[in-house]
Amino acid sequence: MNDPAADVPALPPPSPWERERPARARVAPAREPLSRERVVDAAFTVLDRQGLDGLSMRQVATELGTAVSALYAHVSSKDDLLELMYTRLFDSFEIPEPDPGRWREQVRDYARAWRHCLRSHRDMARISMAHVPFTAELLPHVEALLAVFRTAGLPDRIAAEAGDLLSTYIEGFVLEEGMWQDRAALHSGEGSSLARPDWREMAGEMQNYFASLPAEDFPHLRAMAGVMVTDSSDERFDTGLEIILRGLATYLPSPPV
Amino acid sequence: MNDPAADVPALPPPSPWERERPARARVAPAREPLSRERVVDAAFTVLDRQGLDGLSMRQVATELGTAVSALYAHVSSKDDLLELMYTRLFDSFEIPEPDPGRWREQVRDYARAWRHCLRSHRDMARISMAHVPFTAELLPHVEALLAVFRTAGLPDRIAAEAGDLLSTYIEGFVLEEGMWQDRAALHSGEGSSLARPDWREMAGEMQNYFASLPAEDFPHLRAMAGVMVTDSSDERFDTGLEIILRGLATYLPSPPV
DNA sequence: TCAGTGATTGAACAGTGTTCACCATAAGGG
DNA sequence: CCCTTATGGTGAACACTGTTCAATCACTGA
Repeated sequence: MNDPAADVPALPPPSPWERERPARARVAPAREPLSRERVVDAAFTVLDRQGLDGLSMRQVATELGTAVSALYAHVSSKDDLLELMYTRLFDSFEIPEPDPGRWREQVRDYARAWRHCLRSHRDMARISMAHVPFTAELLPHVEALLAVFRTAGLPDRIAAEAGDLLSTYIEGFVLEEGMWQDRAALHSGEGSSLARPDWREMAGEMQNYFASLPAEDFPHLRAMAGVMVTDSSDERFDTGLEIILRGLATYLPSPPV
Repeated sequence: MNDPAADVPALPPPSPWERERPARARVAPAREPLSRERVVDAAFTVLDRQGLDGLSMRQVATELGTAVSALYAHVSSKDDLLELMYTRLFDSFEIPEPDPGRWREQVRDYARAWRHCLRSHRDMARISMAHVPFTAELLPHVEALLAVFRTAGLPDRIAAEAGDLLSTYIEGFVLEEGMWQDRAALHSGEGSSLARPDWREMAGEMQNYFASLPAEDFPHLRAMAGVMVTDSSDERFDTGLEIILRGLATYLPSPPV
C-alpha cells in the first residue's frame, strides 16, 4: 500500500517473445489518468514524507508510478509545481469579513489560521517564503486584510504596510519554528523519524547552554534563559502578534486601550 | 580580466612527452595559497555576479582558478560555506550600547544598518533566512539587542520576543525587496543586467494593474494603489519598523508618547 | 638528498531539472 | 473492419549539482 510502483511490472525481465502485454495493457486504463491536481497531491505527500530537500520531480513521479517526463505535461516546471502548492494553501482557510469593533480578534484569528496552514505541511514556510504573495488567487486575501485594517480606522499608509508586516511575521515565525524542529530531530535519534523531537529535552539543553555562557559578557542572555524556555511556541507566537497589533492600534484616531 | 581561468592551461592537450611543466610550476607558487577567507571572498563575488542560484562550488572554484575539490580542504560543505558568508555579515556593523533614553533611535539605527548589510550582497536575505541566528558569533548581537530592550524597561517576555520579531521583519522585508527586484529585472530586458530595473516603470505597471481590478471585488486594493506605489522602499521599511517600535513601547511602565 | 606532509588535482559517483524522439493507446472517419 | 490521427506516457539523454577519493604536486624539516 505504501509502494506506489507495486502494480507496474518493473522487476521481471521484458520477455520479448510474449506478444500480448498481460498486466499493463489491461490495468493501465483502469487507473485514472494524470492531472495537475494529482501531481500536486503527490508532491504534497512526498513533501510531508521527505521534506523540501527530498522533493524532486523523480520522487513525485515514482510516487505516482509514472515517468518523470510525464509530469511536464501537466506542470511546466518545478517552480510552477511549487507555486501550485503555495496557492493551494490559501484555499483551506476562510477570509474574514470586516467588523470594525472586532478587528483585533479578526486579525488574530486570521494569523493563527495562517500559521496553522503553514504548519499543516512540512517545510511549507520555506516554500511560502520563496513566493511573493501577489498572484491572482491570493488577491482576495490581500483585499480582505486591507478591508479589516481600513474599516478599523487605520491610515492608508499603515494599512498598506500592516499586511506585509503580518505576513512577514507569520512566515518568518513558522520558518524558524521548522528550523528548530529539524535541528532537534537531527540532534536526537536521526534514524528514528517517528520519535518526534522532544521539546522538553531540547529546552533543557538550551537552558544549560545559556547558563554556561560567561556572566560578564552575556548577563541578559543568562537572565533570560528561563523565559526563553518556559514559553511555548504558541505563546511566543501570540505575544509577537500582540506587539504588532498594539503597534497598529496606536495609529487609531480613538485612544487605544 | 573577466576570465578567471585565463592563466591555467586547460585548452592545450596534455603533451605527455614534455617532462617539465613550464608555466604552471613557476607561476603557481606566485599566487597566494588558498584559505578559508579567500574561498569566502570568491563566493561573495560569484554571488554578486550570478545570484544564489548561480552560486555553485564549481563557479567558486573557477573564480579562484582551482579545482573544485580544493575547496573542500578549507570548507567542509556548501552549507558550511553559506554559514561562513552569513556570519561574516555581522562583522561589518556595530553593536549599540544600551542607552535607556534613546532606545527607539538605537533600535531604528540598528535595524537600518542590518538592512543595509543584507542589501550589500545579492540574495543575502535568502541566505540569512536559511540560518537560525544563534551561532556563537552572533550571540553578542543577540545580547546587545536584549540589553537595549531590557534596560529600556520592557518586560522580559516582550524583550525575548522583540529580537525575534525584529530580525524576522528585517530579513523578510529585504527578502521581498529582492524578489521584486529580480522580478523587475526579469521583466525588463533580461539580457542586459547592467540596466538596473527601473522602479518607476514597475510602479506604474503595478498601479495600472491595481486600477484594472474589478471595483466591486477589490475596492480597497484599488483605493490603495496610489499609496502602495508612491512610498519608496525606505519609507515602507521605516513605517513597518515604527509599527513594531510603537507596539513595544506600549509595554513600557511609563506612558508612551 | 630524501622522506614526509599537506594542499591540489582530475576523475568519478549519485543525484538534480529538463528536453526530445519515440511509441502505445483511444477515438474518429471511411 | 481497417486505417489514420492525436494525446499523453516512456526512456534515454544532456548539462548540471554537491561530494569523495586515490594519486600527484610543491614544499618542508632532517
